[in-house]
Amino acid sequence: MLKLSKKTDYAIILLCHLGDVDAPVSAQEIAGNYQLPQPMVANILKQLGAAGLIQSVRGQNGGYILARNAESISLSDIISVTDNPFNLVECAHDEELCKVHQCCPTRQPLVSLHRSIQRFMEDMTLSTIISESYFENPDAGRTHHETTHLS
Amino acid sequence: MLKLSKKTDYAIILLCHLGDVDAPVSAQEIAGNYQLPQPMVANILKQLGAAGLIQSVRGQNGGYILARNAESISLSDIISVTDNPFNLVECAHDEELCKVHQCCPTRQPLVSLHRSIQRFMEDMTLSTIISESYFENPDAGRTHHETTHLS
DNA sequence: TGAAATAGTACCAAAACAGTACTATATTAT
DNA sequence: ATAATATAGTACTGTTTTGGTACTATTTCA
Repeated sequence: MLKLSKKTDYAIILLCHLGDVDAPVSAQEIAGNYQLPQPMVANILKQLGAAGLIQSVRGQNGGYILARNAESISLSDIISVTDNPFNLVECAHDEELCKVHQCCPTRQPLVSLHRSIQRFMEDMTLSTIISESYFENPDAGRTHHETTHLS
Repeated sequence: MLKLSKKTDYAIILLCHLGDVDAPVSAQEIAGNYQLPQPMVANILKQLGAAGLIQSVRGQNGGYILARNAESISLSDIISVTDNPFNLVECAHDEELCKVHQCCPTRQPLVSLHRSIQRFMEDMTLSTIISESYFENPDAGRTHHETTHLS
């Protein structure tokens, strides 16, 4: 349906939080802070850890910290972990077909779209996300639904 | 999973075909031509017809033709029919949350991505798609998997 | 009047998604 | 030591979406 999964959505939130704190933060802490389901958060953090984006600190007072600095983590990196590597059109659908018939006309233009999205996601780093979110939301207590609404 | 549905993928193929022919083309004809499941194709054409992108000609020798010229049909139009209107992040996920807590940090940057994709899809018209596909594939009989690969 | 086409739905199986649960292990505070 | 609090790893499940089919009705042409 051409939308991000909740997992990815959550992952970005989690990483933004980690990018903002120095000490290790636990799954429980984050889940509580953002009202997200704790087991879900824990699982995503495990995945992000396994993928090397964050580092775990086990034991009491443990938690997670960013494994690299926020500049070097891109949206593309995140999505690769939580949503599989991005593929707008799995050209699988005509790998077979192409051999038999004329190539389907979608390929070239959709590849363009794919690349443009891909580039955007690579350029969009965690630090960018964090700073933009701060810009939009300097006051944590206020709501601002009016400002930005999707289609 | 951030990828186009088969329905959309098919729809683009169908429309490209219609954009290339003047006489009405039947569902069966297209399905046969591209080796796509006939009932699927028929259903998509019905949807595209109901949405006003194509016009139907009933009866024997009937079929479909474009309802508008290919310049005025955008990728965004197509996706709206076959994939619902595009929404990268259904900000539903935090409509509630935002009221209670600090706004989640994902909103602003993801809205940027959303808009950039949206614009791309609006600018990408059917005629562009057709001409680009011709550029890549002047000879219908040849394969060229080597040229463009995703991811 | 029969063949070939669309119109409009309703239906179904398989896959993906969102979320939960459980067992094992590590670390720290007491 | 040991209890408490973490992560590690993985398996499971209910719901939704997707991909695809089927059926009945209607229109048009030969």
